[in-house]
Amino acid sequence: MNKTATTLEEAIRQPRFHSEHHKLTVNLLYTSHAVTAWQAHMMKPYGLTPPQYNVLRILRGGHPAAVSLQTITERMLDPMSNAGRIVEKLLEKNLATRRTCPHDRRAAEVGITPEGLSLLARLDTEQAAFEARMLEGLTPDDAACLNTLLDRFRAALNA
Amino acid sequence: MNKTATTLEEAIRQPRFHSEHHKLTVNLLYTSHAVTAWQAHMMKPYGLTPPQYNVLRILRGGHPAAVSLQTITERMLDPMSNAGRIVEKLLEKNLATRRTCPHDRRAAEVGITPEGLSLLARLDTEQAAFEARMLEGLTPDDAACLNTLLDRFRAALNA
DNA sequence: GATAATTATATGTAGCTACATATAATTTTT
DNA sequence: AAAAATTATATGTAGCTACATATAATTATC
Repeated sequence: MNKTATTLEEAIRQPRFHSEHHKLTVNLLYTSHAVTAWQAHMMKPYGLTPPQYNVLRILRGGHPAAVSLQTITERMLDPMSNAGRIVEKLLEKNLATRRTCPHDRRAAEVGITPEGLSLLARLDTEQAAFEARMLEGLTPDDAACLNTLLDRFRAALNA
Repeated sequence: MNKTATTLEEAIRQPRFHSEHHKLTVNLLYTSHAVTAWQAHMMKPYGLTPPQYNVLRILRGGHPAAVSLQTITERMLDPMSNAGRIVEKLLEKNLATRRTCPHDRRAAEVGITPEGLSLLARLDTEQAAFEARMLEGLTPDDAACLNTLLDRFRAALNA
């Protein structure tokens, strides 16, 4: 990673791309890696990984109701990741609770502990600081424009 | 993954985000996962993974000259990935060659085999088909706009 | 009510990322 | 030229993703 590089071409030392569309796929992957790396770095002092943070937020979203693994899977950013194994890590750290659902003994009911809630509260502060920094580089209109274009990009992907 | 979902809100069943900036970080990660999943699916019949494809393209970029592991690392999309281990996989499949550099015996010279070149040629066809489909969803101006905004997003990240 | 189909989760494996640490070759310093 | 610093790569580990397969509980069908 080159911290000072601004354009994609400089960052990965590729002088040109044969189309804006090609550059876009590369740019998207590269930028997303940068975001994940930043998140992981920010969360590390708290002992969380980005997928664990994501699941914890989903648990808080359902709180005080419990959330099944199936529902967690549906709401995760990466639907192929194994929610059960992520939840295990949260259990080890006492950030989540888990029990078999009494009405449907196939299902697991996963909840968030007070420790989980207070950890999230601290991470939210960091996340807000990040968004504030983003605000200086991108206006809300810019962000909205990016969001719309990304939605259309995914639509083209699935077409 | 919900194939029919178009907006991010539907896809991950989150009714709203507290800011466009927050939605943007989530959207970026979600969209990039979708691209990676698509790439992995497309390459699977050829026995390649996305990072292996990325390294193979870097090797072709240097061809006929050999490329050191260090240079590969610099040019990779994900600079933290272990170029040496990716190259090992390519060696096993006879897609790359490798020898110690005679002038600097610390360094490794990695090259691409004819098999690697012809495999890449086939994958390029698939990639082109993908870009053609993208062209119907996004105009070149849209793609250029996205590229510019992503560059500015990364700049804000590093600020 | 027994059989079949479906659903929710669990397990196992290969490959990747992030990161710490190690080793060996080269360059710099003295 | 010997010692120190740097450079290029290797190795080991924890956690994640993708995917195939397994198991157990529930629901549907007959």
